[in-house]
Amino acid sequence: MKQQDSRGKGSTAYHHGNLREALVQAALTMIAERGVPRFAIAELARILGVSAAAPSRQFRDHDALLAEMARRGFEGLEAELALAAKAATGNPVAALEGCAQAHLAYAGRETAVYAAMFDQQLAPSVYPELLAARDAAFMVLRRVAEAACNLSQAPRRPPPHMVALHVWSLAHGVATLFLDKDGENAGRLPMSPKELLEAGVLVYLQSLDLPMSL
Amino acid sequence: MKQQDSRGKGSTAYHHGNLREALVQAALTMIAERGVPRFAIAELARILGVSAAAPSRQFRDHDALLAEMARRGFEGLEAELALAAKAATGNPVAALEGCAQAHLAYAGRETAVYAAMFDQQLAPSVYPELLAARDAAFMVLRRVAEAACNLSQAPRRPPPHMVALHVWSLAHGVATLFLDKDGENAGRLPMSPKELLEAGVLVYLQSLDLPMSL
DNA sequence: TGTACATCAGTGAACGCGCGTTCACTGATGTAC
DNA sequence: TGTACATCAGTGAACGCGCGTTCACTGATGTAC
Repeated sequence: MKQQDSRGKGSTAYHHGNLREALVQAALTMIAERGVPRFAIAELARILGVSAAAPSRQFRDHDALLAEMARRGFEGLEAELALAAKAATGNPVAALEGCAQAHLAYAGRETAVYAAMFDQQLAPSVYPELLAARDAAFMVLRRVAEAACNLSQAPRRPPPHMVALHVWSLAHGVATLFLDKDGENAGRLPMSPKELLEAGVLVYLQSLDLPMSL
Repeated sequence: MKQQDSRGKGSTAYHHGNLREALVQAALTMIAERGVPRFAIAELARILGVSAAAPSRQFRDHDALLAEMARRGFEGLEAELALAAKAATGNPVAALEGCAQAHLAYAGRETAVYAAMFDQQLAPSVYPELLAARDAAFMVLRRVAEAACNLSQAPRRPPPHMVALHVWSLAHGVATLFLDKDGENAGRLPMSPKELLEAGVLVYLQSLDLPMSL
């Protein structure tokens, strides 16, 4: 089933080689140019100089390829979040801020992948690996929230899962609303999306009454 | 140009009548069923028992129809927000909470329209009426935020525009992440999307140090 | 009130296009003995 | 080490389909006089 994955990770040839990898890359390029996670498998095949029937050996259909891209996207996001969390160990406010910023930065940098990750068309339950990758990325944020909540001096400590969901939602909301391709929406803001998110998380966290607030 | 709009609002006949209205309705039905704001104009024409060439007299292309749906969607959202704001006049916290909940409820009820409203494919600048409708809806929230900020007893008063953007972003984030068609994502939450958003706004507003906090 | 005319929403047949899918095939790679 | 065979990624030609677009047309509605 997954023999390709473990085989030639470094190889770049695809004519007789890792077509699977080439398909993912070509699809990413295509949706990066279009700004919409739509692509035709036949067009990818044409670009790669491969017959139209070839891709079906690698991916069952369009959605399967999209899911694979999304899965990798969540792995990438997880890595970024982990990095941000590590950089601010011991300072929960800074760590949550860092995660939120990492999320936004990732969405801005990897526009194509990010669009695939949160594409509404894709039913997550059909692709368990996708679901698992998403959960893994979220869990990084959740652990950071847990550390923060443990230090909270607020009268009633908020549940960490909820805090993580709020940060996740806010970051995603800002990203989808204001990180459009041409910056049209961002241009109409009184501040950058980055600053907007930073301020939002900061205001939110004030209520948690955490020590060392930056 | 827009004579149809002002003419037979109540009429339902379309064979010789308001095809424009029928197209919008049929498209809404279609994307409601599919959960994705994609539709083929040819298919709409077939459903309506009209020739494939007919729709082009009403809408230049697919995107123009999508934009019209989105525009109406923002008008609908504006109305809901205004209603929620009015219901809680004098109590800024309740008003902001009400707006956030109205936003979420609208997204949940009008799934198809909501998807059209925030479709990434649509360049807002190409459709000024769409942009205007969106701004009008946001302005309702902004005015509520303004009233709230005026009452804030926090050491440094937050800018109302920013507060409105935060609430807007959080509501949109929760809506897009957890209001998927089959409730798959919502089912994995420790609380309902409604409660999640309510708590999020509440925590956020605590920092603003407003009177009458529910 | 009636006639002549302009407008314009919708017709229906035709077109080229790109898509996904099929199917018997080929030929390189890997394995059994 | 060498031979025979199985596997399977990719071929290439063919297919049916639905899409968007065109174009001369028709016929109902509205308006000028």
